[in-house]
Order: sequence, then C-alpha cells, then structure tokens
Amino acid sequence: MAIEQSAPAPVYRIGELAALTGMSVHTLRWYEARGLFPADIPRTSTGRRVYGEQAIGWLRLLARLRDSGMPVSEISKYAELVRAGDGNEHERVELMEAHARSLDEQIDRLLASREVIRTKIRAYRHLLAERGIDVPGAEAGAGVGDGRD
Amino acid sequence: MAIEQSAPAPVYRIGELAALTGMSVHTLRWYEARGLFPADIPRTSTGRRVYGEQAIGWLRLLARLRDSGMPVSEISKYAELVRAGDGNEHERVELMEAHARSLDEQIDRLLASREVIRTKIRAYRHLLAERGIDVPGAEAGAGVGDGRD
DNA sequence: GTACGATCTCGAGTGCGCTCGAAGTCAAGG
DNA sequence: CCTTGACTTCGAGCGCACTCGAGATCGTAC
Repeated sequence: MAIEQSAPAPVYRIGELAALTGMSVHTLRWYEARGLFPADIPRTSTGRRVYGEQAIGWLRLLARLRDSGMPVSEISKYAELVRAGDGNEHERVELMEAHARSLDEQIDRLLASREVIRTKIRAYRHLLAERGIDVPGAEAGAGVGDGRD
Repeated sequence: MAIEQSAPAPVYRIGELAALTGMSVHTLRWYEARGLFPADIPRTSTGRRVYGEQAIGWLRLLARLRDSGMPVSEISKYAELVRAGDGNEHERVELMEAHARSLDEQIDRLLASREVIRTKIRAYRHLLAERGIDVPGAEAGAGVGDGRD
C-alpha cells in the first residue's frame, strides 16, 4: 500500500483563527501563555504560530468554560491533563463535574434572582396601572416594596 | 387621639448591618460612596451611620442585582431614581426590564454551556466504562472529543 | 528594493468590584 | 482616667481577565 496523500489539512494563522473564533489575537497569545492550550502550537520556521482545525473545537469549548465562569487557572489545569495524555480521564471528568455543579448553582441563583426582579416589575406595573386608571397624575404612591425602592 | 408612641424602630450600626447582610463594613461604606443607597444614611451626632430596618430589604435586593450581574453603575442609576421620589416609576421599571432580559440571556447561555459540559462528561464516562469493561488498563484512547480534549 | 500589513515578544495599562491599612474619634466598662 | 473595640475618612492595593503599545521581523505585491 502506498502512503495516502491526504488533502492538505486546513491550517490557520493567528489572525484567521481570531476571526473564526471571535477572540482577539492578543487573547489567543495570552491564552497560550497561560497554558490554556492542550498542546504546543507549532510554528513556522520564522516563528509564526500555525493552528490546526482542532484548535477551533478546543476554543469553542474554552469559550463555553470561560463564559460559564470557569477561571482561567482551572481551564489551565484541564488543558494540562489533556496535554499529559491518556490515563487521567478520571481527573478530567471530576474537574468537569465540579464545574457542572457550579453551573447548577449559578443557574439556580439566576432563576431565583429573576423571580425577585419579575416580582418587582409586577409590583411597579400594578402601581402604574392603578395610577393610570384611578388618579392620573396623582402622587400618593404607597411604595412598591416596603419602602423607597 | 394621642400621638401613638410606637415601639422604637430597630436601628442598626454599620457593624450590625454587615453581620446581618453578610457584607463587610468596608463594602457598605463603599456602596454608599458609589451612590447605591436610595436615601442618605442618617448619622449620630458624632458621625456614626445609623441604618433603619428598610436598609436590610434594600441590601437584599442589591445583593440580587449584583449577584445577577447588574453593574454597580446601573444599580446607582436605579437608586438615584428611587431617591428622586415618585413619578419616575416608568424609568425604574424599564431599567428592571432591561435587567430581566439580561438575566434571560445569561440563563440561556448557562443552560447551553451546561449541556456542552454534560455531553463532555457523558463522553468521558462512556470512555471510562469501555476501558473498565473491555480492556482494564488499556491505553488505546480514541479521544473523547474530536482531538485531545 | 521598498512599502505595508501581519506577525512576533514583552511589559505596562485598564476596568471592575471590592479590600485593606493608616491614623484618628468615640462610647462604654473597670 | 484609661483601655478597648467599633467607628470615621481617605487613599492605596489587589485579583482577574484581558487589552494595548512599542519596537522588531517577516512575506508578499509592486
């Protein structure tokens, strides 16, 4: 069997990757310096970074982790585990499970906050409706909450 | 009718309020300086802050707003509206509605992120189960994602 | 060869939300 | 009277996650 000549794997320069991921080139370099990549970024002979297709998938995950509040230091730990190779999947999954729990908490808190806000809005709407119907322009407000708020 | 002698309204010093709300005294003073209170905090003759019962309710709301990502500058605007008194309820409710929309977005994003994380976890679990059952200790990992992650 | 745009490294700057410390005043107990 | 601890103001410092800028180099187009 001859060695298969596969189609040239698409490769990106840092500017292209930035455009594709919505991150700035500064950020990409900063992430790399912080150890957020699971593998060394290869360079051209003159030192320019060369990213493979998988970089996009990784950065998508990375963006999700960041966006959901995982600190850079934690993502770095995860990247380090991936970099270390097979055999530490248990640690990786534990890290992700911890983050999933953090997400559950965040979501619960936001839902609770949303209820508080919605209640506030309902109270204001009620007040405005009363005013609009009863005494347009009246200034008797009994307050929406328990005081001035 | 004689003027009713109501029970002395409970009043708090900054340290007590801090203990009751879980905020630090530093933070309470900082919030005040940033205009996050809807009314001036009265002082004793010698300059110590004196908080009324409503401060607790306000700070509870404040904590919800902060916790759900409303910037201090925005809370300050809201407090200013409340301070300005009756007549601007429409602006207040608009501000709150804008925040409610921001909350909806945050929640949506977090739910989506949680799904990504859960999928990742499921994939790892699957991998570990296969390993555990098929070839305990084997190192053939085909990768959980599309690459090293 | 020269211009120009993308890339490189490195270090400094930014914005947010606190957090801390210094130096002084005040209130109550012993 | 003296100590102790809670309070005061004011300004500086911190942690996080970028973000920017300077100054150099690279590579393609003319």
